[in-house]
Amino acid sequence: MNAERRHRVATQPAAPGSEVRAAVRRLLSWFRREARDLPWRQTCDPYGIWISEVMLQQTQVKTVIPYWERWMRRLPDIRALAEAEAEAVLKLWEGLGYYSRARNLLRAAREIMTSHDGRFPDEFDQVLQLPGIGRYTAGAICSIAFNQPTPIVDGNIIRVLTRYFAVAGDPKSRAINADLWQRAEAWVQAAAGVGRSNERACSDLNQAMMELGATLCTPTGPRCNACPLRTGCVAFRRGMVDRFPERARPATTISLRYATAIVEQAGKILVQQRAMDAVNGGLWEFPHLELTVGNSGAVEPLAQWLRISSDEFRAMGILRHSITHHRITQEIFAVRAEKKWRWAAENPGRWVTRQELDTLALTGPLRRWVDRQLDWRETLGLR
DNA sequence: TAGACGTGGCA
DNA sequence: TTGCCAAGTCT
Repeated sequence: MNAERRHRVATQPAAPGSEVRAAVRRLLSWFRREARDLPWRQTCDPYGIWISEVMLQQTQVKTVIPYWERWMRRLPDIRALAEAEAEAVLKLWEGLGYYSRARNLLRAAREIMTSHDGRFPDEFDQVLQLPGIGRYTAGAICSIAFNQPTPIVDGNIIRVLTRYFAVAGDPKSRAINADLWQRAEAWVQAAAGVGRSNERACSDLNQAMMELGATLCTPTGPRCNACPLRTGCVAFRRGMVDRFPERARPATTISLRYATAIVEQAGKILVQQRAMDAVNGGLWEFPHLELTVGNSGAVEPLAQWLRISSDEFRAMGILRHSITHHRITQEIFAVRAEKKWRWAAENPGRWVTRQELDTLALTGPLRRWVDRQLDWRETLGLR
C-alpha cells in the first residue's frame, strides 16, 4: 500500500467496501499459503471442476477424492460421460448417496453434446440451466474454472460470513440468505478488483472462503487464533463465535421398519431395480415389505406377502442405517423358492448369481452388508 | 416452499 | 449411541 493511499484511509471515513477489500487480500494471501492440495485443484478443465462440485454437494472432501479420481479415469471428458450407460454411471457413484446427482450428470452431459456442441458453457445462465446445477454449483464452476466474479454461498461460507458480520437469524431463511448472497458477491467483486496481482483471484477467493470454513472456521472448535480474518470478525471480537450461524429446529426423526427377503432359486437370487424417478432410482435391491414399527414379528407378514411358508425363512441379521431424519431397521431373511413359485412371475425382477450381484449398483449400507456375506451357499444353508 | 434426498465422520 | 454436519438441488 503506498503512502497516499494509507493517508486517505487514515483521514477519511472508510470508503464502502474498503474493509472487505482488506479482508479479501488477507484471505487470498492465506489461501496461497495454506490451500490443501486437492486433486481437482490441479485442473482448470470445467468438466473436472463440474464433477468435483457435484460430488462435493453435501459430501465431505475426504469421501469424494477416491470417487473423483476413479470417475476421471473412467469418464475423462464430457463425451465419454454422455456416451456412458446409466447403469455404469450409477455404479461409479455407488456409495456416494444422493443418486439423482449421478442421473443428472448424465442428462447434463448429453445436453451439452446436443445443445452446446460438446463444449461446457461458460455463461452463468447457461450453466444454471443444466440439470443438477443450481445457483451454488453454477457460481462455483464459473468462478473456479473461468475466474468469473460469480458469488457462491455454501455451508462453509454461511458459517464464515455469519460469524464475520455477526448475522443473526436462520441463515436459510429467505431474507437472511439473500443478504448472505449479497455479501458473498461483494467479496468476490472485491477479489476481481485485485485481479492485476492474481490472475485467478475470483477462483481463489471463493475457494478460500470454503477452505476457511472447512479447516479453521469449523462448526465446533474453530481455530480463531490462526484465522486471517480474526481482526475484522465481529463474532470473534464479541467472543460470540459459537453463536453463529443460528440453527433451525431439527426435523423430528421418523422410524421405519422393513422385512427384506433374499430369495434363492437354483443358485440365483432375486433382485429388483427401483424406478429411475424414485428414491434411489435405478439402484437394485431385494424384495422388501414395510412393517409397522413395534415388536410384532417380521416373518409372518413377509411370508404372507411372498406366499411362502414362514417355516422356510432363516433370519440373516438386522441392517440399521439412517437417511436424513429417517431411522431405518431392515430385518433380513433368506428363503428358497420352488420352481413353481408364482410371485416372481407377477413381480418384475431379475435372477442373478452372486458374481452378477457385484456388478449391480446398490445403496451403500446394502452393498456393505452384501459384501460381508462371503459365500451365498453357506449363508443360505445350502451345500 | 418446506421437505426429500445418502452417506460418512466426528464429538 | 445419538445427533449434527458436509463444496445443494429439485419439486
